[in-house]
Amino acid sequence: MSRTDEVVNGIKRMILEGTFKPGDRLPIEKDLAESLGVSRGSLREGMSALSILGIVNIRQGDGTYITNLDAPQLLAPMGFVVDFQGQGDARHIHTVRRLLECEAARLAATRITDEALAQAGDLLDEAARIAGRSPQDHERIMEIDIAFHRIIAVHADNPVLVGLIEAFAGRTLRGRLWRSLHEEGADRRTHDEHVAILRALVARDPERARTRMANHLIGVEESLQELPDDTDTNGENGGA
Amino acid sequence: MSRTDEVVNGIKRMILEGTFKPGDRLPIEKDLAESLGVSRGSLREGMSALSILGIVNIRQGDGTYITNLDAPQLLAPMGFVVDFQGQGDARHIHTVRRLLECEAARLAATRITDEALAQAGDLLDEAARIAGRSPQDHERIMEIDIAFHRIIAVHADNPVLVGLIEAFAGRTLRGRLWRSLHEEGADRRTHDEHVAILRALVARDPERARTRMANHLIGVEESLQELPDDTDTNGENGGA
DNA sequence: ACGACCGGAAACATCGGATGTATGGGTCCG
DNA sequence: CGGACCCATACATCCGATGTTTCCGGTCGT
Repeated sequence: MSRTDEVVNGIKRMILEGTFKPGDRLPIEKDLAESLGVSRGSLREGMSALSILGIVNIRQGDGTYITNLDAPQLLAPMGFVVDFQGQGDARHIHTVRRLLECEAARLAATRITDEALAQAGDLLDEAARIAGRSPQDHERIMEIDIAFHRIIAVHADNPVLVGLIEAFAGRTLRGRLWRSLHEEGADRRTHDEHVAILRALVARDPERARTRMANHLIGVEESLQELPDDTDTNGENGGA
Repeated sequence: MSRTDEVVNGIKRMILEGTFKPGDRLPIEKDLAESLGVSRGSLREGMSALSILGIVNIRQGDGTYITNLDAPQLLAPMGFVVDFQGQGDARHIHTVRRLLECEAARLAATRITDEALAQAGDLLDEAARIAGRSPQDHERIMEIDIAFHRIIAVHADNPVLVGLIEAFAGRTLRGRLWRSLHEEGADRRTHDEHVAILRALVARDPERARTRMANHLIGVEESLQELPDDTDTNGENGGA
């Protein structure tokens, strides 16, 4: 194991053991390197990796701090997986995304607050207004879409789920999806599906919310590629 | 943006743009540093991070290579999230794990090969044999458990799903779970649940497999909740 | 001709130091 | 009392030197 790995694992272990807690300031590079038995260069290589992983926050002129270590931040680096894997074949990525967001919608139905429902409604209203104007602000439409899905994810009350959804519904993938969707002029259908999801949430009906979300994302997947695939709707159809 | 971030993003971009492909050997540190306009030290900090992220593979005396960039490898660094988040409250983690593994079981039911079913059967047979002996090899039992779940995950034929499951069913979380389960003597119930899952897979019945897996993991979660967490009283003396 | 052994080149690993730069806090002055 | 300034601190970056590992090709013996 290289010195760099020793640094990374050493800091990780110290965090897990409680030596360092979120928000703590780490010893200065010189001391930390000495206590780990490595040179400053090797220490910096390790700390750099920890910084990229979202575990520590390095501030020049100040010091190095442990982040809050919440799931969304730690899962953010995973975005590259989506960026790369999604290049040739977004099917697998989107299958997972659908799974995650359907569950989020189901959970959110019974947990979402009235304020959040109002916010989501406002977002959809704004989207409807933009859709009516002539020079449609696609950028803003995309932001609204992301915000709408985010509200649902957050109110599933599971930070891990939120982190995964954020990573898997990142701007890159969204951008690709929206490009193809807009060319088909499918904005209207997408908006109607969002409204349907919101109605299910307002009704506090988990299975309905889940089904609406599944329907929405399957629609997106079909627009993305005409491959029939094996997307059989998770078997969530409430009836048969 | 720091030089290190420039290196990380630069390499990522070059990969996404096709400048470097999986398996490619990168230029030597000196040249790469020069082309990116940074010193060797800064370059190494960035490459170290990329190595931790599983994007490149650095081999001393040889060179630096782009990894195959498959999802399981890129998702592996996420294991720390599980290790840390699961410390105080494994509920959120396990909710996601259950979601992922249920879907994997459902998908695997229609895709798993006869060979894989035979392997899974052999694993469960071995577990049954170990359970019958007096000095139960808990370590091996745990390995079998992981292998069993892995076979199912792999045959869901979705590398992204596999990567997530591998990360979320890591050894650390498993270890905690198994410690509590063994103390309850719940091995038998766990084994029976595994057998039930396997039967559903043999029957190629997706919903049955999904339900069996859900039942299995819910049982595990309930066992977990009953424990007051880390007040383990260190009672691992052989006498119990 | 074939294979084992050996040596050197290549490339990463690690170290130590020197210098630049941003931050935060204490201090001094108005 | 408040704002501007100064400086110690800590990270950022670079450089050069040396160690270690791997690969490859040449050489020698059979």
